Amino acid sequence: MVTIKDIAAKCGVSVSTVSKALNGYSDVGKDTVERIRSLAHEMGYQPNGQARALKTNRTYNLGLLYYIKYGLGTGMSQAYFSEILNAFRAKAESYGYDITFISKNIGSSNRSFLEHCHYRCVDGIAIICAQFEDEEVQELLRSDLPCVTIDYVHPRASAILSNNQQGMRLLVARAYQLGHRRIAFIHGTPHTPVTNERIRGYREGLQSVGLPFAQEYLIQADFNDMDLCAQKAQQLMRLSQPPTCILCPDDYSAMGALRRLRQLGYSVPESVSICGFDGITLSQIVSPTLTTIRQDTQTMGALCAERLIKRIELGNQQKSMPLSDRMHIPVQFLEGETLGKCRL
Amino acid sequence: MVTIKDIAAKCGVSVSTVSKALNGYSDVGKDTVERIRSLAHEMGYQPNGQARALKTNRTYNLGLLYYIKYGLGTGMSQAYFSEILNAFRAKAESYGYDITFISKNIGSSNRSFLEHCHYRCVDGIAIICAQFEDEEVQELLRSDLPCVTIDYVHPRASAILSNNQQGMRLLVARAYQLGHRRIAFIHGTPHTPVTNERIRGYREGLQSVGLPFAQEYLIQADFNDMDLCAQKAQQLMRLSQPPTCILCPDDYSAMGALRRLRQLGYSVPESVSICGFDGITLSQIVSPTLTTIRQDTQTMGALCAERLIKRIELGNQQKSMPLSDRMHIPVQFLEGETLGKCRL
DNA sequence: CGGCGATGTCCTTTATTGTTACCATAAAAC
DNA sequence: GTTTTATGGTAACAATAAAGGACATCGCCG
Repeated sequence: MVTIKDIAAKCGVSVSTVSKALNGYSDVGKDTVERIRSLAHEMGYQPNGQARALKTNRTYNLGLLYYIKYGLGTGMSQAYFSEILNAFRAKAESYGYDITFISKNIGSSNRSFLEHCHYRCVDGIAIICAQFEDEEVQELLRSDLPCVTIDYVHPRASAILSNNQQGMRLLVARAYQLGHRRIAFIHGTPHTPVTNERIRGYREGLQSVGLPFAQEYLIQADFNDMDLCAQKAQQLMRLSQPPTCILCPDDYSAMGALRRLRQLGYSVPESVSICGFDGITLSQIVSPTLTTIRQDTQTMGALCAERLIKRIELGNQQKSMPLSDRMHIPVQFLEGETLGKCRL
Repeated sequence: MVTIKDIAAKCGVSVSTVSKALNGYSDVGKDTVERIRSLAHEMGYQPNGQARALKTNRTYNLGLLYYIKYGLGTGMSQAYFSEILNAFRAKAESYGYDITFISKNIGSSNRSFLEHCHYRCVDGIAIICAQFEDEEVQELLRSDLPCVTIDYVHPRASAILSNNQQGMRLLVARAYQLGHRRIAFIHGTPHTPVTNERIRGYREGLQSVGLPFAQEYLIQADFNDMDLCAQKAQQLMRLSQPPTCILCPDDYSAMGALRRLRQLGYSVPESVSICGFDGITLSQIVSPTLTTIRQDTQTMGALCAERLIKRIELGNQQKSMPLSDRMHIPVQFLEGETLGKCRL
C-alpha cells in the first residue's frame, strides 16, 4: 500500500506537507498542493483509516445494534427493520460514515456490546433492533456514547418512532366509517413505548367517534408472533359479542389471524375485518391485500442516521444538543382488502 | 479510555510486558500475568482495535458487498439474501471477525469498492449481493484481496452456490410424477452461473423422464421481477399448446405469475401449476403455499464466512489454497399447494 | 569445591505502523 | 524589523515486534 511517506519521497517534500495538502490546510503553497494531489491520485493513494483514527480519535464508523430475537419470529420482523437499516445505511454513507454490526461474545471473547464498541472505537451507536430489556443494551444506553434508538425511548438517547397514535386513530376512524362498532385491538409487547402509544391512539380513536372502550376488546399479544395473534383473534371471536373488526400489532400477526380465522370458517372481510400495522411491501402483494398502516421506514432510517451524526459532530459541547429527544414520523393509511363494510 | 500504558503504570511493569501478558506470550512470569490480567479486567481495559490493526496489519474486519439493485425489485430479493447475510454474520462473529459494509461514493468522495476496502483495511471481502457486471466489482475480484462470492463464479475467488441443477431436476421430476407433460421454465437473468446451471438441470430433468425439450417452453425473464415473470407466464398461456406447469426463477416471480394467472381466470393449481425457487419463509406463509425449492441459506452464509476466513488465515502461502473453487450446497424440495395433479 | 561459560527466565528498551498536531524555521513580503 | 507564507521536524496516538539486558541456575572442568 502506498502511504503519505511514499508520496512525500516522490514529491520531494515532507510528510507533514503531504498530510496538510491532502487535508485541505491553507498553509501549503497552491502549486505544491496541486502537485501532491495529482501524484497521490496517480499513485492510487488511499489514506489508512486505522492510522488516521488512532491519531484523530474519530473512526467515522457507526455501531449498529441489529439482532433478531432468537427462536420466535426469526426472519419475520425482518422486512420492517431491514427497510430501516437500508435507509440508515444509505444516509450514513452519504455523510462518509461506515457501519459496523455490534454483537456480544464475538469470537468467544465474551465482550459486551459496550466493550465491542470500545474495541472498534465507533463514534456512536444506532439501536435499530434489539431487546431493550437486556442489561447490556441498557449499559450501552447509559454510556456516554452518542446513541439513537428506533421504537424505544431512553433519557440519554434520541428516539425515532412512528406516530403510532395517529396510526391507530386512522384505523379506528376508517373502521368506524365503514360501519364497525365493535373494534378490537390485539396489541404487541406490553410496556413498550410503541404499545403504549398505540393503546393511547386506539382509545383516542374510539373516543373521537363516540365509541365506548371495552376492556375485553383490548388483548395482549406480541410483535411478529403469528401464532399468538391467531390464537388471540380466535379467542376474541368466542366472545358473546365478538368484534367485527380486529386490529393487529403488525402485518405478520395480521396474516396469522387472517389465516386462522379463514380456517375456522370466517370469511374476511365479509364476516370479520382485520387490519395490520407496518405496511411492509409484502402486505400489498399477498392476497387479500392487507389494510394496514404504512410506517415511513425510509424517513425513520434516514433520520436515525442524521440524528446520530449530529450528536457525534456536535460532540461534547452539550449545549445545543438535548440529552434526549423524541421524533414522531407521520404514518400513512393503506387501504387493502381485509377491512370491509360491516355487514351487521 | 484505559490503555496498556495505564495498566503498565499501575502495575509497575513496562508496556510490552503488559502487551505480552495479555496476548498470552510465554516469556512473562506466571504471577505477573495474573496480576496484569486481573488489573486489566478491573480497570475495564479494552484493546484499541485501530492501534492493533496498524501494527499487525490485520483488522479482523470483513468487507461485505451487499447492495440491492436500484429501482427494480427493491426490497424483494431481501429475504433470500438477508438470510444469507445473517448466517454469514453469525459465523464470522464466532471467529472473531466483524463486518463492514462496502460501498462506493462514500461521503461523496468517489471511492471505488476496492479503495473503500483499502481505506478500511478489511482482511477480505464477501460478495453476497451485487451487480457482477459492474466494472468496480470486477476490479475487486481481480485484486489480491481474499474473496468469496455467492451465486457467482470467478477464477480468483471461492464460490458458494446452491445445487441449482439438482433443484431443477427435483421440480421437473415431481411435476412429471403428478402427470405434467408440458413443463415450462421461465428463467432468471441470463448468462449467469445460476441461470446456466438451472437451465442445465431443467434439461436434464426433462431428459431423465423422457420428455422432449421445447424451445418455446424456455423463456427468459429476470430474478425478483414479479411483473416481468407475470407477463411471461401470460405469454406462455397464449401458446397453442400452453404448459400445464410453469417453473419460475424465484418465489417472488412465482407469486407474480400466480397473481396474474388467477386474475386472468386460470385456477392454480387446477388449470395450471406454478413453482418457485428459493423457499423463503414467506413462501410457506402465503396462501396458497408455494411449491418451491428451499435453498439452504444458513449453510451458504456460514460456509461463505468459513471459506473467506480460511483464505485469509492461510494467507499468502498459496499452496494449500486453490486460487478458485466452487461449492454446491444441496437443496430441498418443498411441497406446496401451487403444484397439483395435472388435469389434462 | 570454586570459577567460568552456557542456558533460561523474566522483563525492558527501542523501533515501527501511518497519520496528524504542534512548533520551529526559513524565505519572502510588507 | 515584523509579519506573512510555505515548509520541515518531531512527537504523539495505542499497540506489537524484535532485540537485548539482568539475574538466577546449571553443568563442567581444573
